[in-house]
Amino acid sequence: MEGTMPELPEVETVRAGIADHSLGRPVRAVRVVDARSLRRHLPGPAHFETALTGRALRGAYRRGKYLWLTLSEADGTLADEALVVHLGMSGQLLVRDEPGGDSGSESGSDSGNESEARAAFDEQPRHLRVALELGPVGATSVAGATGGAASANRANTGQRLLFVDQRIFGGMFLSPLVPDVPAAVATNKVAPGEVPERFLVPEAVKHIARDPLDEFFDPAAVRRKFLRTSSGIKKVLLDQSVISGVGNIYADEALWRARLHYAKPARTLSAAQTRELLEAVTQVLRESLAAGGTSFDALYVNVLGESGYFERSLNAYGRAGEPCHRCAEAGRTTLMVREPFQNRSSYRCPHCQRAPRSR
DNA sequence: GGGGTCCTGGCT
DNA sequence: AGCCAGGACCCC
Repeated sequence: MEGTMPELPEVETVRAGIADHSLGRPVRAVRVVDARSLRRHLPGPAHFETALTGRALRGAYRRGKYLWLTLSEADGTLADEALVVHLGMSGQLLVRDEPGGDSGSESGSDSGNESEARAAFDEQPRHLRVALELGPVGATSVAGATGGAASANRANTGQRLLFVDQRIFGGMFLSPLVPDVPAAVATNKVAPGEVPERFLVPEAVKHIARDPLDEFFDPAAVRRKFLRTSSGIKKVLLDQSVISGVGNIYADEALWRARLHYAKPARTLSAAQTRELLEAVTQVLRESLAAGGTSFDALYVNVLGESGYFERSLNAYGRAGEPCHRCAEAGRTTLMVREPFQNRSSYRCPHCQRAPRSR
């Protein structure tokens, strides 16, 4: 099975990897291989190229499954727009270092290895859609670079940041940064003109709620939204403006853990049920981030965003016809069922997750 | 609450 | 040859 879906944990791994390896690097050139991946960049691919070229990667941020890179102008100031990346369901970001620099302790300048490294660097992966040619760290003045620069030993050579996407549900685009100061700190009066970079968000991402791993995640706000809707709980869990970072797989896992049926109206969840559900979501995401935690370092020359999927121990998703783990624990055999839901699949235990009483 | 659209390739 | 998955966003 090729191409696992990038979920929040994969996107976070990619974010951290770029933060470690690519910040501070100027964009020397942009190669648009397939303009469909820039569908959401309304000014068009040519504008995307020229707008990005000459700016440097500055900071790497994430909200839910959206990733964005802030940019430095040539004079080191923060650019007023950021590069937004969404991996969709088959996207990857691959980072490749240009060979030739002082590669750390490597002494033998074996020309065979050198040309192999060059070939690997030049190889064009299948489904490559956009390539960013990055220069060495600090090749132009990027005095304002924040958030950790690229690892020192590789920082002297160029690098390629490749956007690969088989199904083109993902994409890249530029979006203006707007302030989004969490309510919890808003009272500490952030000066209007001087909003810290971490409280800026691309306009296109502003409607996305903070995810459960975000330090400013607001469970009370989620609860309020639950109470205001008539939708079933799974639909609400998948609504990125209510709570972000939860896809079809983790929704089923969290609902299984919280013993809730996907069609139970969100507003009928008790406060305790809501708390348990949000705890389940948080746990699922956190465990997956830890388990899928193949480090960016191990992967970044090859494949990113493909970590750990098979390792994940799933209790619900994809387990139709298999015994419910919790029922088995209780000495009971209940077979998990698959049901169509919003043109896709829902998996649940018919015993633990009973249908809500119809009204 | 429902449905459609984007897209590819693996499956029947 | 046709179906279908999936995230985000669109419309009614």
